[in-house]
Amino acid sequence: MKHPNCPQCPLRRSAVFKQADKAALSFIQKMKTGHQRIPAGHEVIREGDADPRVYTLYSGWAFRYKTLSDGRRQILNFLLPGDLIGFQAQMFDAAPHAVQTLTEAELCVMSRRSIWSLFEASPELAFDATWLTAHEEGVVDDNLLTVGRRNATERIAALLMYLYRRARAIDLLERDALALPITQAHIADALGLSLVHTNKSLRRLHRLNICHFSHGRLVMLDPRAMRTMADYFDSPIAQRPLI
Amino acid sequence: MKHPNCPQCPLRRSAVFKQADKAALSFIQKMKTGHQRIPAGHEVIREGDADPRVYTLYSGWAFRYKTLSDGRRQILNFLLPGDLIGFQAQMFDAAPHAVQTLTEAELCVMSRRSIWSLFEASPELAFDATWLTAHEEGVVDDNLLTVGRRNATERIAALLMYLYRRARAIDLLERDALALPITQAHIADALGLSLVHTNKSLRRLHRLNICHFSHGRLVMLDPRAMRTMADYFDSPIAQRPLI
DNA sequence: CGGCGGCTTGACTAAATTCAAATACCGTGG
DNA sequence: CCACGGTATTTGAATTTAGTCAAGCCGCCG
Repeated sequence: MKHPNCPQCPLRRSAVFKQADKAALSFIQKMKTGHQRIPAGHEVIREGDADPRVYTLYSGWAFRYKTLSDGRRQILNFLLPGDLIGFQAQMFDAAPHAVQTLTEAELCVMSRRSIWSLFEASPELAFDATWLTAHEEGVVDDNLLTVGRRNATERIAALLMYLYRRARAIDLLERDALALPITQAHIADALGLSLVHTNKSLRRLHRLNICHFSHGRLVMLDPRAMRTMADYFDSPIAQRPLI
Repeated sequence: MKHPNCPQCPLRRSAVFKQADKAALSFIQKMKTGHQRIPAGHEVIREGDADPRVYTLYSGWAFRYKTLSDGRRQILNFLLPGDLIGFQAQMFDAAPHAVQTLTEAELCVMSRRSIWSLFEASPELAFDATWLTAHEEGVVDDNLLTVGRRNATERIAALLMYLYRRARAIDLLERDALALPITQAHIADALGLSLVHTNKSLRRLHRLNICHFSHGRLVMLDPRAMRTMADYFDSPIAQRPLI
């Protein structure tokens, strides 16, 4: 597939992404070796993969997850356009988690050695990559707080709030609704809940006119109640680097 | 307090830590601006602290945590000698989590701008710092899997197994026992359980002759059963950088 | 000795899971 | 257009797990 033109990348038009200077852009361009289209529901990285590639999600949704040997699955985080995929994995012997697409997705593929060259050639970009790693860690910290200390309804409110804000930041809203390409099973697996209980809690949020999610559409009916319910702190979404 | 001598640091004698070359060592030495001793049970970093410092834990135990506004606390991870403290926080506006000591602890204090200088001056050390960040993220991923998808006994087994292995890696065992400076309340807060239920599960593990933890002493009675119970994967502990 | 923090236990309650079954939605092929 | 099959959602009931409340105990320190 044709190489994308990084300096012209439409993602960069979004205000969430930090401006990159000429040098950085040309370096990023050099790191990219291809562009890949993956259908919905496919694995981008398998748990345990040796030497997996590094990608940037260009379009579509995906998620990171881990499984226990008896099949129980825990979703660690959801991935949206602009997210780096497989960067942590590249630093170790094998991928510590799997990544699967939720929708058809386009990926920018990085050359295998680009990680190291990043550190050698560009302190700024190395810093950016580290920033993204630290940021991802922060998100998982938040999720751990959610799963460990919030009850079912609070968990759902916190997760939906988070996804809503992330999607809004990259202009993925249509009016007041959001097309969330996930099922209730994904919500359950992200929050450490059973599918049935997830459904019941979701219905409760709907009954209370707080939010409505079904068939992949999320509508925030009462954002304020949502925030209260989730004990959600509005850390202003920082500008993030795009590599 | 007297500056420590990094090249002679006794921590570096442990086989878990990667060899650092002369240049790296001297740079690390330059970054260190002091050495600090903190009593047990004190906060090193408070949630929300603006511009917190970066430290390396030199001796003692600590833990990272977050709280909800009504006081519910979630421990994110435990910190042992060699761990970086506050590195992620330094990259953002404010510390996203707090850090508290479990024992008296000694900290190597880094100069405030050292993070950035690291990236500028030494690709190797920058890579190491990123590696540590990515590694920490991996641990939180594991914890999220534990809290989200394991039941109470499995959670406890997984946590104790993890702490045991970490402590062993830096030669903190005394015979087959480990001095774990935590209370059952810490275990509960790390695993998203109530104190009472934690106690009951711990007693069950003891009754089954799998492990025994009380008064800060952990004895592994049946490591194999422990592993099975926790569905624990023995990823060989990699050599890690020490900054 | 008294007090305090941490551990232990039992009884009760609440939350979440499991099981089971019905219903709605969506794309395919007749 | 409708029937069909598969996936996703919804609901109720029974069960299990974990949380809450309350009290007693243990060990240590002043």
